[in-house]
Amino acid sequence: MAEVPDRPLRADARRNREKVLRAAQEAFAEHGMGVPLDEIAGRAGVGPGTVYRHFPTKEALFEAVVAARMQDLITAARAGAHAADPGEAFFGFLALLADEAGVKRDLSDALVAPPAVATSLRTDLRAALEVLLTRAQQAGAVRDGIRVDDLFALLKGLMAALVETADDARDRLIAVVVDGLRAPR
Amino acid sequence: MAEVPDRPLRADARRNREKVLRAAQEAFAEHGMGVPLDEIAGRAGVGPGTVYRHFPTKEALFEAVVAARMQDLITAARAGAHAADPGEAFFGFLALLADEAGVKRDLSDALVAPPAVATSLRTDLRAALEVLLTRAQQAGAVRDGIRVDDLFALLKGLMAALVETADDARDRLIAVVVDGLRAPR
DNA sequence: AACGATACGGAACGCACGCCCCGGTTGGCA
DNA sequence: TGCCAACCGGGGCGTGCGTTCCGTATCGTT
Repeated sequence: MAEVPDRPLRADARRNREKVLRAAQEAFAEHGMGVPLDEIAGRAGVGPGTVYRHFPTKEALFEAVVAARMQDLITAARAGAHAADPGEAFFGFLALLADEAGVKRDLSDALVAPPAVATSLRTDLRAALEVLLTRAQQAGAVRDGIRVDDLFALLKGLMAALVETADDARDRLIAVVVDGLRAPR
Repeated sequence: MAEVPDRPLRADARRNREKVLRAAQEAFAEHGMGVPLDEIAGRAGVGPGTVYRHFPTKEALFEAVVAARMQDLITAARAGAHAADPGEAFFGFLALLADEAGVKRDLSDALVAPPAVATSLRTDLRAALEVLLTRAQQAGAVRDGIRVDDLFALLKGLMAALVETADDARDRLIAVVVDGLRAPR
């Protein structure tokens, strides 16, 4: 996915690319995908033109920033695919996701964004989540009837709820959703 | 809130005002507050200038559209304030809200919008919700520890989750949140 | 040291949108 | 019917933002 250039980048180009990525990471995390690109360029101490030399579009930059974190989530989800306690694995993943989302707006934007953004990443995450969910359901830890798409919608909502919410309230909100997902007694 | 003009409106003005309101209602319900004002004007068969003759700002138009529905919610919430079964009243209100929100984007936008929008309506809704929530908690139908602000955040999230979600999935999502709100055990 | 390729910066463009203005039109009253 | 105020329409302004262009600076090689 990440193309390796035919010839190595010039030293300053490589440096600037890094600066842009770092600045974008901060800016996206704080304000979501809505940040003006000029602000990102400004934080990086670079002109807008330079940003576009490295990333063809704002969306591409966003994906580049989110990709790593998204990949981490996917890895975490896959890691739980064979856990001894499927319920724990499932809810542990939820907690992880919620933790990230509470502070980083970019991640929640990545899930809420139009389907064209980060498509392959979302597909992978979906697949990994499906395993987690199915196993948790078979183990009786999560109620039946819930589908992966339901889960995505739920996560989308949870993200929206967590954005700009006080830390102490976050745990309560997460608890509500988690307990709602548990199999009825 | 809605000023009654010193002198009655001219016939065509009155007619156009109605047309604008109807068009705005449709447009806001479909696409949320993000619709271009020109589109609303277009649907109403009217120029943008005419819209601004009747509503000083786009926000004002939005509030005018949402006010009625919001008022209904507030009324419904207040109606449940003395219900025999506080739990039923609380969850019934939630169902009502979710029903509206699933189809009408405007309502959810009204809750998610910056606090400056529809402030007094939100304050009233908040107050009415507080009664519902507290009584439901005292009756043991809703878990303790949940605050009104938590509820608002939760509703905000639920709205986000319900937007652009298939009808059959909606019930499942609502069920998750509702069961999560129920008192444990 | 010098030259060509590479990359930089920021001014400028196009577009979308909220909002305003003004020449023309229409409704209601005498 | 004729007049005046009220009202309409849409062109236009200002702004913010994504994206592009190009003259200039910098790198890396000979």
